[in-house]
Amino acid sequence: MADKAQYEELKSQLSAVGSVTRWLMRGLPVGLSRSSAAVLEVLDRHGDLRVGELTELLAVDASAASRYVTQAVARGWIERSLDPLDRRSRILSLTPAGRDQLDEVSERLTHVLAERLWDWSDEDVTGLTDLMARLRSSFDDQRNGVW
Amino acid sequence: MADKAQYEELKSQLSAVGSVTRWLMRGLPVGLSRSSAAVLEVLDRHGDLRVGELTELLAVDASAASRYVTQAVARGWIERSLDPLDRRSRILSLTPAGRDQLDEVSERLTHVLAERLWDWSDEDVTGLTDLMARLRSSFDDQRNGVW
DNA sequence: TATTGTTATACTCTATAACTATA
DNA sequence: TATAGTTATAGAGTATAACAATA
Repeated sequence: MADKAQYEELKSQLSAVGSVTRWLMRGLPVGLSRSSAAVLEVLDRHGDLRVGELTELLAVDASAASRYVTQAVARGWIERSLDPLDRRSRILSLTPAGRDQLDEVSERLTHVLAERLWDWSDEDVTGLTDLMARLRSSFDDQRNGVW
Repeated sequence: MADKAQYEELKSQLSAVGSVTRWLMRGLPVGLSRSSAAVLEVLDRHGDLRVGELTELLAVDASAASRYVTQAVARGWIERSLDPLDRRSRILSLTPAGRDQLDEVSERLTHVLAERLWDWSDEDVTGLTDLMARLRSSFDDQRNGVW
């Protein structure tokens, strides 16, 4: 287990990553908001989802997730259909238009990442990716309540 | 150099880290906004700064940085004095009250990180921290313009 | 003229609370 | 009663553009 100074440093670098993300998001095509991009990406990654699952995955309030969904539906990027098993629930799925939009953004983002990280080794890219995934999963359980 | 699929995965995990950060920030003490917390942290880390430097470090628009500063000054957490060398410029520095506030938040954040990452090895915590720092620095140069 | 910083404005993001419909 | 989701509202975050002061 690491010591306090290491956690301080980790916390600080989490902010730094936020700066990178913020910068990346500035390049989204006009008309595509950050939230819609996030919804499309999560749906692509996890397949069809209920609103509650999307809420969990985005780690936002349910009301926020609901509004993101409404926006993405209005743009024609996702479809919101009734869940036959539980009529309170909705099933969200990517439309072809949504997939096109996502593909375009992915293409651009991947390109800029490749450009910026040209001097990174394979191992470092993978290492960072894996550790970030593990970080997320360390926060996945019992994430509710005040800390 | 990594291949496209690896960058896609990296991009996806950047979002996941955003979820973690969002969750962490929800625990800030009432009255302390995310932006103020960021300003205090950067000032602590880098020492006295000019507004332009803060803007760079936070990777936000200058107008946003200016407003964050105004808020933190209003709370008594930072001081905004004139730069004797260039009277257009301002020097920002932490006040004792600002340092107290930061210490309290750091304490809490460090604690929750330690709790969540109890099963991480020293090496993994350090590895993630270093790679995130390197990611940030890979975006530091020529960060302007559209990508 | 260019640079540093601020203000005005508009839009997006986020959480809380109140609500509807279904279980 | 509890749960899934939506809507209303208010506050925080962000970018663009116009501006003032200084270099």
